Amino acid sequence: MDMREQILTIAQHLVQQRGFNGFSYADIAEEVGIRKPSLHHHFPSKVKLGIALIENYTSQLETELGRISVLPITADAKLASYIALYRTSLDADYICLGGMLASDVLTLDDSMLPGLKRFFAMSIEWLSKILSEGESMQHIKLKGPVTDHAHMLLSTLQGALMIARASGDVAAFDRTTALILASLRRKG
Amino acid sequence: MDMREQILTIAQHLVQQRGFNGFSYADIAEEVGIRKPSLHHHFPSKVKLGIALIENYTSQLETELGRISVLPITADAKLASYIALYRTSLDADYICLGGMLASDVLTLDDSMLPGLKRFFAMSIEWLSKILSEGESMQHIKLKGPVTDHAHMLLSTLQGALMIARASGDVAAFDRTTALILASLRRKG
DNA sequence: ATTTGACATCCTACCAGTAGGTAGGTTAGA
DNA sequence: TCTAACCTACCTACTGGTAGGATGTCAAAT
Repeated sequence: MDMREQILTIAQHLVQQRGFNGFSYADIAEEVGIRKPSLHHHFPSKVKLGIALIENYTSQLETELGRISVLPITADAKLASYIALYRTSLDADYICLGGMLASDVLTLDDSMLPGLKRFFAMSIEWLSKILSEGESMQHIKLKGPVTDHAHMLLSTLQGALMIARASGDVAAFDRTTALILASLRRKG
Repeated sequence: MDMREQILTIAQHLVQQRGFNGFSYADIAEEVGIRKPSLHHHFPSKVKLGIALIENYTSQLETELGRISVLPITADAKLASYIALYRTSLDADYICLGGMLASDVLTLDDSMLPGLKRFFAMSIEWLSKILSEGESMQHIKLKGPVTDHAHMLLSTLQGALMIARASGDVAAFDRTTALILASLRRKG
């Protein structure tokens, strides 16, 4: 892993734990083992780093979602796999980078917003695709537009991550996500 | 409104918009019209201000929820009123103070955590009460424990606030909350 | 084969601006 | 005369960022 990737990984974790205003270049430098000004060689400004972070996170997730998409399992099992992705990172107190940046949105530079919107659009799109698939295979039953359900699913997931971490109650995340999956299997 | 209250109001709005690490005493001072060091007369430290903020917000909400509780309307209409509270503040780009602090939780002083947990516990308790009421009056039908549904409702609400603001799409908030209310009225 | 130059990657030293906070004094009202 | 509520002046630590130099690598010119 080259330095640029190392920086991105460390910075991503810092954002996921502390938010975009909750860490500094000094924090990254210490963890990655180079001096603070050297970071500017790889990312000339914190804003540019932020943009790269979103891009990187989005494409990482996109890859994993692609993998899940083609698995020979039912749509609701695919949704469970999607949830499991976030569940794993929750063990290390990481919540979704997109959700974290969404909280900080009013303090972010405008140049970061398009990437952030694309992240959410991508998530909604994937969820909608899986929900449609589940509907046509009769594994999922929904009332109303699929995209509305995708929005609800994403909202619940993001909120559950936040609340579970703040309450120190990861079991609550499991119960909430189990409940929403169960509701999709029946009548939605 | 005395100065202490004014400070609390301004600071609350700053937290709701920008997070606890997204504003400074200087920001408050400018908006409230006194000098920065004078703030320390009212709140000796930012942490103490934070604690007061949570306490204040919790009791404000508690009052409004108490008002809703006694209205002569069905349980699902009470939930709609609860959601409307947050919907109103979303118009000014304010999201829930509890949700905002939950995002920042790993950067907060330990002394702020009990208050934050109490906020969520109070919300869950109220939602559970209303859901039970709706169940016994047959306006709401749930599968599984009421508190699980309360958690899910709160998660969805918090997530929907975040995402709606970040995407600049308040209509999405309306659709998501309408969907969750509709699902409670039928089979949950 | 060797020198040269260009570029990448890192460094030390430094900067202005801002963070939260303190010291100590003034003013006004009970 | 005490106290609440404010002020100016100031402090240290940290913020993101810059300037300019050292080192290494690698390819083209000699």
